[in-house]
Amino acid sequence: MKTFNIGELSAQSGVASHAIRFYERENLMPEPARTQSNYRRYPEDAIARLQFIIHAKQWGFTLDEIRELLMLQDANGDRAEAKRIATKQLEKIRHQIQSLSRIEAVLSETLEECSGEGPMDGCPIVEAIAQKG
Amino acid sequence: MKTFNIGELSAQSGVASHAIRFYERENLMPEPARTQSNYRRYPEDAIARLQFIIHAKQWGFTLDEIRELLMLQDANGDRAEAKRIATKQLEKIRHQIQSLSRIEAVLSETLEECSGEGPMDGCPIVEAIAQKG
DNA sequence: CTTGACCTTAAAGTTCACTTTAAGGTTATG
DNA sequence: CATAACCTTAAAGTGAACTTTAAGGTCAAG
Repeated sequence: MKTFNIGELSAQSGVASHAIRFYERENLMPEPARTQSNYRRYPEDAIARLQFIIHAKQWGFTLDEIRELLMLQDANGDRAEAKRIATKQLEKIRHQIQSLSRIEAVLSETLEECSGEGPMDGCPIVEAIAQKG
Repeated sequence: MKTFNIGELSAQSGVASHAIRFYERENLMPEPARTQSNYRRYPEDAIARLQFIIHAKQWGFTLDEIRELLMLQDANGDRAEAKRIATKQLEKIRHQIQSLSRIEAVLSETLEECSGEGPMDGCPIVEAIAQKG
């Protein structure tokens, strides 16, 4: 089985060494074995774990939520709990989409109204922010 | 003409006194007149200015961008500049909507696949994060 | 004339997710 | 055996947008 120094793990996973140590402090990564000179030595599946963290972050999960998911996995816990966390996340994302869509509609309409010429006085963009915010 | 203490302005605008002083330091609000006892005294239009800030924040503008817009207004500057700022913001919002929509699609699909019963081992949610991130 | 609710400043704390710095010890290469 | 490229720790810094704290001064009511 291959093992890695933190720098090699960093290269393999795309996560900076410092960030890996940070995840360890934050209990997202387990404390790895050490060499006799106290270097961290990681097994191959550390790469997958870091990639799980990266992906979950891309999905908008916070580190707290990711820690929960990882702990559930580690303990082979209850799937219901994972579903609860993910459902909450889906609702959060849907809310964000809705509120961004409303903003997108008003903002794009406003931009069409604004010629982009002349002085600020009476600019539709500014008036829209002042009134429709 | 009515004038306000910072607390009254806070009540009228819904922005905390401390935040108003913070906006002053950050050059979003102009330095107001002072009473002989050094209290800030605000004219009525300070309310509108704070509401402009609140609304612009809701639209996702950063304080830096809001400062730019306010300075343009104050200087009665060029409308083209305001349009540039708002156009950039619209693009940012559209990007956010797109990336959130992609996440929403995969996440809701994944949640349908997960019964929410049984142990974590093999949980479709965790597998989706690990693979499709 | 005291109590409490206001106001003042500067500076430090908050949250999130790291990054940077300081001050070293270790290992691989020529 | 020197030098560069690794590794170690703890602590402080980053940025955004405030909030909180400390240590007061002022004003209106009773």
